[in-house]
Amino acid sequence: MSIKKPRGTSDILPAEIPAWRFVEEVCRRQAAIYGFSEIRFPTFECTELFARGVGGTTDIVQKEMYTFTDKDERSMTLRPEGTACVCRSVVENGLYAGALPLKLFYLSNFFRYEKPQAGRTREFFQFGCECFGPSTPQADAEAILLGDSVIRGLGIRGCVLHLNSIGCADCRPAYRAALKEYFASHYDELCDTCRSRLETNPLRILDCKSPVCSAIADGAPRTTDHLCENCRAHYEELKSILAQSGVEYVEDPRCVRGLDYYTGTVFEFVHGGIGAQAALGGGGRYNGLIAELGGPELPAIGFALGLSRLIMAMEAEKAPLPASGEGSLYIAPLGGDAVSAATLLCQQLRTRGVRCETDITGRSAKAQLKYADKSGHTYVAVIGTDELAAGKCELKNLRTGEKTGTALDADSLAAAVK
RNA sequence: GUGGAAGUAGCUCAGUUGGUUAGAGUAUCAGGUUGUGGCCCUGAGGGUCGUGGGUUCGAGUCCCAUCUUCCACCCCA
Repeated sequence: MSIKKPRGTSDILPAEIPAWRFVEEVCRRQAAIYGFSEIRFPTFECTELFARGVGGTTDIVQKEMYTFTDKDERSMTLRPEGTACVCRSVVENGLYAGALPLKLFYLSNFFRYEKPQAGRTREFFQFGCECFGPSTPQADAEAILLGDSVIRGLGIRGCVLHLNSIGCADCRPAYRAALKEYFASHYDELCDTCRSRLETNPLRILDCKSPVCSAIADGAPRTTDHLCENCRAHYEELKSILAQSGVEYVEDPRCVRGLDYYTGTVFEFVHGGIGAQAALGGGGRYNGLIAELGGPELPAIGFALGLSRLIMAMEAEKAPLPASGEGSLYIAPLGGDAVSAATLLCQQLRTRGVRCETDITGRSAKAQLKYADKSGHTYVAVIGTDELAAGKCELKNLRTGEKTGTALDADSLAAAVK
């Protein structure tokens, strides 16, 4: 019986690598352009980091974490998301004492024990950005613009930015109370999960997908009507910066977010062509998290994009990948002396930086030509006793079929292939 | 965690009310052409029919369980 990969994981095969490389390159390039530096953190952390950072009422902490006990009886957890990890590192390494704003990004894999579905796996990859220091709407706008530039840089057009503000520590309690009162008056109609949310996290009832709860939520008090003066002004300013920057958005009072650490601005990049898991990414402000993890009061905003969802959106829109453009050569020797000559020539071309292969199987010319074509080479040179004697060969372009004569030495071939 | 659909060759799939040695296309390899890929022709290799039970004289086919995949709920990137 063969061994299979764990449920909800995926192999990224050679044919898919160009798309992944392209997405990663665009993420890194845009992050650099916006002044973000890369950070890397452990694959597993102390379980308490997520229990405190992500929040005990979230589904992530309650039922989706890969938690295990190590040999010292300490509880460890495979990272289910990045923001808590980055914050821990910022606090532990005192990065907040350096220049502010502190702008960090990561490209990492994360783990959640969920039921696999289109756009959702148990191991997944995110590009995340976090900006620490400023609490200004300009910082929010910068984060959103960075996310938007990555999505657009990939050629994805059909993505809509959903925007909302869920209020700060000052105004959220009052809003929470208003929501609780409203939903309590509809208690008998709510679904079971929403009844329990009423106590734990009434905000989450707002994006319940059940038709009944959804209809009730339509009449619920809106976050944006209950914002304090600071939050309201902040939200208005953010909207005006986005409008000025040419970023289209829709205000979505139902956009709340499932992680406990969010305060104020929240947003999501939603795409219609990738199935039910429609968010390419999302994020928001989390001004209390650094302090919660033992650091100073340090405002922050961040977001993350799902890499496989970005690729799915590109595929749905048939967004093209950039062409490589580098020429390459396959040398097909025909037995005897030609094999050792081809091996030497191949090595000389490789030291000149040319992608080059020759036969290592001993098979026929026909089979070699077939391989050269299928493995993506642009040129092929067949070398037998005639070519060796003459010191010349024909270079065949596998795309066009045209042949050109070339001297049989590494410099000439390298020049011709480039 | 809940629900729906599906698992037969590397891939895409046929397979009759349950009946001999499970097929096709495609891909791979070889030959037709000791020296020029894509088209054509011929041949070869490749299967515990997801797994385990059950019913039966007999199971790819029917029943149960289980695993996996896909889709949705939930949740999130």
